[in-house]
Amino acid sequence: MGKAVFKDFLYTKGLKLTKERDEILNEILLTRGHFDPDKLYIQLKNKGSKVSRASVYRTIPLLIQSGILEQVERIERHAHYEKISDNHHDHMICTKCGKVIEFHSPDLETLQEELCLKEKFKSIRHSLEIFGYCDKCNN
Amino acid sequence: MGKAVFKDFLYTKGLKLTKERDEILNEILLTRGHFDPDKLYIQLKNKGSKVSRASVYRTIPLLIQSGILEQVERIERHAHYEKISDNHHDHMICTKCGKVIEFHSPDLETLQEELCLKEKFKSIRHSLEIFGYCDKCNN
DNA sequence: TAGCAATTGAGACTGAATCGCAATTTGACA
DNA sequence: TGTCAAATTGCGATTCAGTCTCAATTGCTA
Repeated sequence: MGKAVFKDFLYTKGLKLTKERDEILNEILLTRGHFDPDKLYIQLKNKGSKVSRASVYRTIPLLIQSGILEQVERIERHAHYEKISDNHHDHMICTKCGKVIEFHSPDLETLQEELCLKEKFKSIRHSLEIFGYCDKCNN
Repeated sequence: MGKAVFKDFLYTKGLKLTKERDEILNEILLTRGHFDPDKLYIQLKNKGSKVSRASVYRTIPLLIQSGILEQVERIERHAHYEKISDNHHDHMICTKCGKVIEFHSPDLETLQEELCLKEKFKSIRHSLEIFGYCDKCNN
């Protein structure tokens, strides 16, 4: 389970397993579903932990690197905008060179609508980003 | 084109078409592709405009409401995390109450893979977020 | 158990975005 | 065309999430 993985990760990177990191991981293992760093910090505080906000923020990237956490939705900060046109599209983003491929698939849109219907969800807009490697970078 | 739409929108809302709003819209109509509010503000400054940053930030929501702009992807500033599990899922996010519905569709995944293949894109992970209203909030 | 690199907490700092408010501008109406 | 309330502006202060600095502390290896 998570703890051994993290310990291994730290070891191979020459990093240390401090009690702060341990507390943070424990708390994360206890929580179910999404969380954000600040809430996590408050939770720890309330339980009497002495870990600092900085440590929480510093530990999260390590947990991601070690494969225990993943990043989910992003908060709407530092927004980008675009003029509305009739060509909605989604994005494939190369994590190596940053290339952005715009694509559009009516089938995909239809399928999404069906899924929303099933969940009784009234969809307004969506954002699909596929991360990976573009043709050039994938070799 | 955009200007008339915006004027109409302002009129029906009892809002005023100020020269600042006009300048901002003009600049947006000139720019191609994505932009962010701060860059837009700098652009205007450089052209000798006197509009304030606040006005730029205040005008953008109006342009969105009037259907001229849309918000596109957000830059990597993550606020939410999740433990990695073997059940990948996507999200429907209610923009009213914040509820998050997790869902998974193998068809969707397959379709995405096909699209990537077509673009010669090696997909690693993806993030699909559908924004709208949940059952409760949609009435 | 000594030594030193890694880590910590506190608080200053950052950058995007928002807010409060006095001064200014708009536009409907006379 | 002038008046005037309501809307809007710019400024600077503020918020908010997240990052950084640095002296003090701690984990780990020998």
